Amino acid sequence: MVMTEILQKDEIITAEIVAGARTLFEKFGLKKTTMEDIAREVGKGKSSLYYYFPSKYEIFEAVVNQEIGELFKTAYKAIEKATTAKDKLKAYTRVRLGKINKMANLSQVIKNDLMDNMEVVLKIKKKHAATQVKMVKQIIAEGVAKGEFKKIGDGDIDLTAFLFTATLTGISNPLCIDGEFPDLSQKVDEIVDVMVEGIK
Amino acid sequence: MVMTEILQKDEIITAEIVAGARTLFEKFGLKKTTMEDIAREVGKGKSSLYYYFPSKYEIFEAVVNQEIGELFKTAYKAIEKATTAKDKLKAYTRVRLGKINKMANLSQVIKNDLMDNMEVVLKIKKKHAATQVKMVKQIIAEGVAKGEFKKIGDGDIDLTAFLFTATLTGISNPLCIDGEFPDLSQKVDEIVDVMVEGIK
DNA sequence: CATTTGACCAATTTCGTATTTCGGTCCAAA
DNA sequence: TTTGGACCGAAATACGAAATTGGTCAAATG
Repeated sequence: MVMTEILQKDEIITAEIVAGARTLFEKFGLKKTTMEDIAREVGKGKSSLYYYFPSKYEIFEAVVNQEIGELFKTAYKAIEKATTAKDKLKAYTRVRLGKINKMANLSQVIKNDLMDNMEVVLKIKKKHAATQVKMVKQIIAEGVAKGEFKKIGDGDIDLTAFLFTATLTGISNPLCIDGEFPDLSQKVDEIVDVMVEGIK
Repeated sequence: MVMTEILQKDEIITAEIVAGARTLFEKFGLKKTTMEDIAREVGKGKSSLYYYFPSKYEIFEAVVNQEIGELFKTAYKAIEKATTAKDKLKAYTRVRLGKINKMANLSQVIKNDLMDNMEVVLKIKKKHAATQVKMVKQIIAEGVAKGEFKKIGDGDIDLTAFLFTATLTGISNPLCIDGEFPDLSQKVDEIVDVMVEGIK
């Protein structure tokens, strides 16, 4: 069975263009990758690209959508395997935290353009994020000490306070804190425990 | 009682400089505000500023720290008034969500420099954030339908799914989703209910 | 008919350079 | 102790010329 029997020829070429563009975007970023670069990568003339895509931005979008599409596909499979809703949430969380790293290459290059300016802002935010976590942590610790809150899991108040703060930061500001929490992907069960209990 | 009996003169002038700088930073941003602008604003020569601050960056830091200091002060007062840990968390959340808007002026100008580039990334992130919320929402809805999860509050699954996603986004990426959730500050009790239950 | 290409265009980017501005220093003056 | 004017080196800016780039189009290819 030949490829062309399953996929249209233009679908194949489209995929080739997206793959080639993806390689170059990861290496050099969106801005520094020219249409001629992409054309050369896939062994065609520049004009040919416009037969398959209306603009450079569309190619970029296709690359990102493919990348995220894979993320969703993986997540969907993992969710299907899980039986309980809690396990489904865990599966989703695990995929998302895991894949994030694999998407880092692409994201990183895009982000690098921003980081130069962002540096200052993030530095300040980071400094005060620690203070916020401490505040929340103390409140929770008091609550636990008074028996007002019951500990779950291994009762990692640090993690709970971090999640609480991260949520607040995440919902209130496009420039959120850095996710430099140790071994985050190792703590999926714990994270989901904390968050899921809110639904019970 | 005169001011100088409580505050040192240089403390007053320092405060004046910070206040003047704050005004200009809010109006024109960090970059476009020159040391001479600040000096003119407080009615002094440029060199005088260096008698109170070692550099422009230190002035900026003082402005931001003062701004955040006020946030913490307000939060602290609110927390003191509350009796239960849950109410303390609610107070903290309320202050934080409320003050964020007041800090918007300063943040906005700083962010504007980034937004030009960020636009593209955020646009894409936003698009897929909706998909993620839907996925999580469905999982939760299933869990609730099966009796696996119990609803709390008015059982707003939308909100719960949003928070879950926001938390994941917040902890895993410095470029998090936009906080365009309606009437967020009106839902403090609900938000804290959802998040606090994770500690019980 | 489906696909490719090279010439071509307008707009943007880059570049080189002259000039200005800005953050920061120093010292005399008050 | 505090201020302001002269001054410095580095960085930002201005700006016109030249090169690039995203995108178009009609002709060519098969």
